[in-house]
Amino acid sequence: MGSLHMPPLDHDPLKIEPGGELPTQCRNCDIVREVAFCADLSHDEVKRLATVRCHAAFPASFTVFREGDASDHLFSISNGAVKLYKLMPDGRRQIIDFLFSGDIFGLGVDGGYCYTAETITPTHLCRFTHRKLDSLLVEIPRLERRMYAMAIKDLVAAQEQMLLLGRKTAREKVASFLVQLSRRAVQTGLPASPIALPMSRADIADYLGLTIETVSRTFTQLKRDAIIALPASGHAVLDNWDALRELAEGA
Amino acid sequence: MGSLHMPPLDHDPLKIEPGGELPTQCRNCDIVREVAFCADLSHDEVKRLATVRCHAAFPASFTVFREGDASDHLFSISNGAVKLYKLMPDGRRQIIDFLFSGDIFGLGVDGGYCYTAETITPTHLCRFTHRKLDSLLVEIPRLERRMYAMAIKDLVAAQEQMLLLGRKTAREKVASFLVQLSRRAVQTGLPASPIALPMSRADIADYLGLTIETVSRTFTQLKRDAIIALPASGHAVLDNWDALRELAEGA
DNA sequence: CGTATAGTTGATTAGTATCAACGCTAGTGG
DNA sequence: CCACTAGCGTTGATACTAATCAACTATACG
Repeated sequence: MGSLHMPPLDHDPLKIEPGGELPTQCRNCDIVREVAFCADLSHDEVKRLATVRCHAAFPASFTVFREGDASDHLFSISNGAVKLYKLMPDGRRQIIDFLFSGDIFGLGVDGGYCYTAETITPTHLCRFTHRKLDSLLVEIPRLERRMYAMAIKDLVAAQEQMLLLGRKTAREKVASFLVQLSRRAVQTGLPASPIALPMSRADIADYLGLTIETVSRTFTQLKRDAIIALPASGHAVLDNWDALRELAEGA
Repeated sequence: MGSLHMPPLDHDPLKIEPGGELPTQCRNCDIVREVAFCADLSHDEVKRLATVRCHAAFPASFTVFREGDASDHLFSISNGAVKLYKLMPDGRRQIIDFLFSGDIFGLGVDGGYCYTAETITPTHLCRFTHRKLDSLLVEIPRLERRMYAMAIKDLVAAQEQMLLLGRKTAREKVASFLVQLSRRAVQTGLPASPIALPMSRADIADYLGLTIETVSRTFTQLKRDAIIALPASGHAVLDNWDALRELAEGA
């Protein structure tokens, strides 16, 4: 798992497509601007931002950075999926968040990233150095406002996840997870119901504070109760939205 | 618990001491400036900030605001202790954070606070309206930077708490909690070892995702192992710091 | 001094983890 | 094209941690 066991790439993925003009280099930015941190910026500002940007493609299961690495860069997902996680010395793992198109990560404290970032699927990222970004903040005050808003959004989500981890049952956790993915899909213009589950059972387990066996059993249970269906690996159909939502909220 | 069952106060606590000159009105601000969000500001800037401030005293177990209330204000603790929590419909509770002198809360999303804030001890708070604060952000860019930094700090803490809630054992959770309180005490100039535990066992349990019985048993266990001592109610002595830290980290 | 509340301890249960086996799918090489 | 293999997911049996239920003790309060 991760870059340790990966064959060396024939190129450094971070070096692909150095920053340049926006329209040709970062086509996806237009698509994801609503959710990305470049939302609310004028065309000129986005162009200015593009000058400090670097676009790169990563394969699946690629470690972008590790917890403790110097936090030089801020990343924005053009498309693909990324997981952020923390590890304990004995290997226990907690996934902090699953990220998709338009999400940013690497928001930082000085002194190193506080989680590891690994791609789930093949992923395209925009990379910004914190140093250059900081100097841009003076030019574009709205960018600072935007980064603050993204940090608050992450904070609110983290607090909701604390409630899930500390107080919800396995069934409620899995239901919450599916509701969350569905809402996220709707926000990005995708349908609410057949949702993509690009992550493994192990990832879901480490996100919900469960084991893979419990996650698997809970999915089976929800299928038996006709609340969901899992027609193909990597996809879920939410057949009974109301039941799922009520379960998630613990009503 | 909370304002619902409290006799009505003989005055509105929020109306005490309306904003005015700093030195007389907010003596504690000088003490807590290192950690508070007014750190890094010039004397003039702090004075400017003081004009939009309102100081107020609250009794113990007082609900400052509830989850879902309109998020009009940002609060800063002059002295005292506050807990933030989320509730599920059936009463299950997750405490998001314990806050002390210099901490701020009410960082907000539009559309309401996403947790309830309740005092633990009698507490003095500074209150700022988000509206007035927003207009100040234009005047004092450093203030925005400061609020961003506080949000990031909270985010990092929340992520660490997710690891605790999702993957640590009861013993590790309690050890982590004590280590956390001790480090926080040191940051505010207090000794690392006899630490104050102003919150109830129920609060600790709801913070760590445990029951009061398990918290109590775990304390007893740590006492038997000579790692801590609980001489008086509300105080803990950390007799074996290394053992406690190793437990907390799961090594 | 009596009552109410918080905290501790014990007995039992329940929910999830652990251990183990098996099936499915996808990729590999003959 | 098909058997072989590896990894992922599912299911079953059992163990264990923490929750629940219950009783008791200590502390604070009127």
